[in-house]
Amino acid sequence: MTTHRPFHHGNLRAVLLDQAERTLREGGVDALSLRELARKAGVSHGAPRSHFVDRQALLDALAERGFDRLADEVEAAIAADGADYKERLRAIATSYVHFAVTDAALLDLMFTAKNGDAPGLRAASQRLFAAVGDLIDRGTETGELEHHDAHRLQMLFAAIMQGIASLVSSRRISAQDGDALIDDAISLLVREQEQEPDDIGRSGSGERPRRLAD
Amino acid sequence: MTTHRPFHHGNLRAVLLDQAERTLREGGVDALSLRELARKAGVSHGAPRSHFVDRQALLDALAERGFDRLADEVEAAIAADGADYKERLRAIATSYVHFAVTDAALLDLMFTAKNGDAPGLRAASQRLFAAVGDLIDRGTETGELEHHDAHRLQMLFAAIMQGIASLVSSRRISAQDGDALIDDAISLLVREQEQEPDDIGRSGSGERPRRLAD
DNA sequence: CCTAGTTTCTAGTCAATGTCTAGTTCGAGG
DNA sequence: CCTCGAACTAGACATTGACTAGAAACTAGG
Repeated sequence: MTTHRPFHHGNLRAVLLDQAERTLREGGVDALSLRELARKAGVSHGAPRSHFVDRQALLDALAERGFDRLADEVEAAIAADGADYKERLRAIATSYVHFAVTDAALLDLMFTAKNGDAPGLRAASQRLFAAVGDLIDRGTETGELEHHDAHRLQMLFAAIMQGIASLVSSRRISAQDGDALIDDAISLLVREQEQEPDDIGRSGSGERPRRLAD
Repeated sequence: MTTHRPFHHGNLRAVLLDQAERTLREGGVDALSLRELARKAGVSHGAPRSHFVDRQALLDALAERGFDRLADEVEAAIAADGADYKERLRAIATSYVHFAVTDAALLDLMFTAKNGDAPGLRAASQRLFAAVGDLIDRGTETGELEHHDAHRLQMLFAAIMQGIASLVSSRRISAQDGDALIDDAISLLVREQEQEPDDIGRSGSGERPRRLAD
């Protein structure tokens, strides 16, 4: 067995991040300590510094990872076929809120006021919002969504998800209330399709939305 | 001048909180240190402990204060007369987002995952949501809002505000985008009143909502 | 007025942490 | 083989949160 500690860990950065994610989930941000992580990884207390200049750099990396993971889930939910548009929206929102429940502290980290400086973090978050935005765009193009302004609709949807996630994450409302709110929000946004079949094909041109204010 | 330090500060708790709020606004949560606050207040490093058992207790107190202040603003916006319902909603949402911009770190503190335990904090936050809820209720009663479920509409509105505030606070979207989103959201929620005058009086009974999906 | 009790504050101490520096080990490329 | 840089060790330092014992000041009851 090569159980002897090699000088070079070789995998330290990933190990630290994995452990940090677990600690974050169990004990919150305050439970995160570079030295403690080093101890658990079996390296000296200064070792993490080779991979994270700062404690903040670790937190940024965790947030970036969070965005990546969430973006993955959202993209998967979008790609899932065999589901109608409304179901797909609900799938996104649900995975979003689920993420907020199981990784509340991480979500806090992702949307805390003090970051936004790290370049990688911005990129990762933009990937998430781009994915959401694409689905919204697809909806406006097929006429399933009202569109006064596609970009603003993207932001509105993102804001609603983030809001529900935030309230659930801070335990201001329960998880099932969160689910109910998702349904309400989607019902509010998605044009009801009790219209005649040919009415669907008719949309897509730049007509005036039907039920949204101006 | 009674400039001599009395042994008893007499006002320490309030002074600490004020200074903490300022520090929070300028440097974020990480800049908050009990010892530093004590120094600035001219007391010994152990003095704050008489008023806050914990650093977390200070953060909780700050969050509670934040909820109180925000609730005050919201209640004021509601009480303002001479404004129609839609304007009043917009006033609330705007003060909410404004709060998120000027006190981003404080908002984080208010909606972080790890609190919710402190009793005073819960009470203060419930005061805020009660205020918002009242206005929503008023809207459903006069028929200006669709109402499948008043309580869920309250939560939905709260979630939307919180979501916009969160995105603005984390600088994911700009402040003017936030304003635009407020308008969009309100337009989405408020029933357009291009209906005939007598149509307004007709609402209020338990009729089926018109444009919301069941 | 005086005195006992309680709150507020002081001062000293301790372990833990983030950060810095100098030096060591390892691996890859010339 | 040699050199150079990245990864890691080990020691140090200042700062912080938390705990303790005790002094100072306010409060209330006699």
